[in-house]
Amino acid sequence: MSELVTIRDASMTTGVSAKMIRHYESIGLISAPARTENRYRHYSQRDIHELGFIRKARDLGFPIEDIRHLLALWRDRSRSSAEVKAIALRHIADLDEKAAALQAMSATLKHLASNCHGDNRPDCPIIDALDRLG
Amino acid sequence: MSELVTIRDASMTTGVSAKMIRHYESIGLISAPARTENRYRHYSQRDIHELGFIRKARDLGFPIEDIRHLLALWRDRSRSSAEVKAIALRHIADLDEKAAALQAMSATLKHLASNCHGDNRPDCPIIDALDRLG
DNA sequence: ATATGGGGTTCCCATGATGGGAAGGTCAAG
DNA sequence: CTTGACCTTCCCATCATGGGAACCCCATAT
Repeated sequence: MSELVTIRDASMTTGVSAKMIRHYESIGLISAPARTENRYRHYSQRDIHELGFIRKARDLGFPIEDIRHLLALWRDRSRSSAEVKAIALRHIADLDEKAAALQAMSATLKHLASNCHGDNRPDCPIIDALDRLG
Repeated sequence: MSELVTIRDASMTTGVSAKMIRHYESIGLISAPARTENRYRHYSQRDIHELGFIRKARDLGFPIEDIRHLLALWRDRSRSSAEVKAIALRHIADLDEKAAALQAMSATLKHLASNCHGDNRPDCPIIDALDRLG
């Protein structure tokens, strides 16, 4: 009765590319789905749900290994929220650190660029900074 | 009189790893340095200066292809600062966009984490978000 | 029936910037 | 002559993702 959910269907409903679905299977992030006689993969509602979970975790920037852990906690009804929170907090710190690094670069460049007249003369504080400052 | 500057010396004075110096040469970002009879690379002061330039540009997050362009402008005494500025402004926009994306993730997660009691109970808004929200 | 098109499958290669490490050559000092 | 510290080239790994080849399967249009 329920139509076979192909990898394309799974991809479209979850927003995870077919390429990545196969990849997640190959690295053991998701378990291998059922196959038809033709060796075509088909996905259960549970599979789809799990792919949706992965998609949302990726959208929040979690690395695959974190997601592996989060999936295990998700499946474990006796999990402690403390463990989930710890993963999230570490990730938040990582995101903040990376964002701060990018912003520092941006701020430096903005300062240099604001002092660069940007005309056809060669003088340029940006080039000067790369040239001279250590 | 000037002692031979080996790749290690160049690495130590510029902060670019020997590995990366060879890599930059292999992709044509820097030109091949002189070699001793033993095929050991040795670097001129100009080479060192150029590696320092690359190092600073990398520290500001410029991708290699931008640096290739910046190096060309640097060497060109008749450059227009407008061209340098344009590269910098594009890069600033890129940095800002990436930083904003990371901050958005962080903000979402901070919100979820702040509502997560983080004890030994399983209930957790972080998991709920990954589970349910689309 | 058969051609066409659009799925599926596996496998290899590429990205960007960087590092690890193997296998082998060279050189100075003990 | 060995030891150790360099150098050389070459291959492989990271992280998440996509491109594309070569091939199989099936439904529909001619």
